[in-house]
Amino acid sequence: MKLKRKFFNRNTVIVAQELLGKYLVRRVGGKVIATRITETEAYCGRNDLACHASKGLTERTRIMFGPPARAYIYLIYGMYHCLNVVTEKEGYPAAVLIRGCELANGPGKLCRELKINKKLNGIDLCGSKELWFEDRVERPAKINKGNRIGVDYAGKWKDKLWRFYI
DNA sequence: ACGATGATGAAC
DNA sequence: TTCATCATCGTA
Repeated sequence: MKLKRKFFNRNTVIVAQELLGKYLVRRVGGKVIATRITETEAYCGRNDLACHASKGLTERTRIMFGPPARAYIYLIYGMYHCLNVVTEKEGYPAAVLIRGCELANGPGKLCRELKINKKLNGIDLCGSKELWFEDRVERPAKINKGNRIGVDYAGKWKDKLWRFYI
């Protein structure tokens, strides 16, 4: 069953944890790939110095300021893409980074495997036939927590335990 | 430990 | 227009 917008229109830290165990589904051409999400990170608003939206509303970050459940995708280190899903009400810039799944263990590899790139930036993950999230019946897993990766510049925000994995 | 590789935002 | 930085990965 597809996750609805309501699921994403909530506190980002909650959404990041509840996305664990859900399925990311990608259709490219006639092929459908579904893979279970194993690692996420929460990026929470303008005050969070690790969040791109701490720079304010720019061309890049405007997707995060938009309505929940849209894809925020950007190029990182000149060669990899990262997939995020926008959370919280429109106007509040926050998102969950999908860091890993059963098919691939890092955000860059995940996007490479699923053929996710900036062409999908901004799409509605509730209305898309190319990329969406699904809930499948299964036992809830134990959630581990840690610090977010690669954000040592973010002052006190770098120590937030906003990375979740199973 | 480090280089690949290019978009982004801030400074000038 | 230039410059430092970067939510990574593969090779060493």
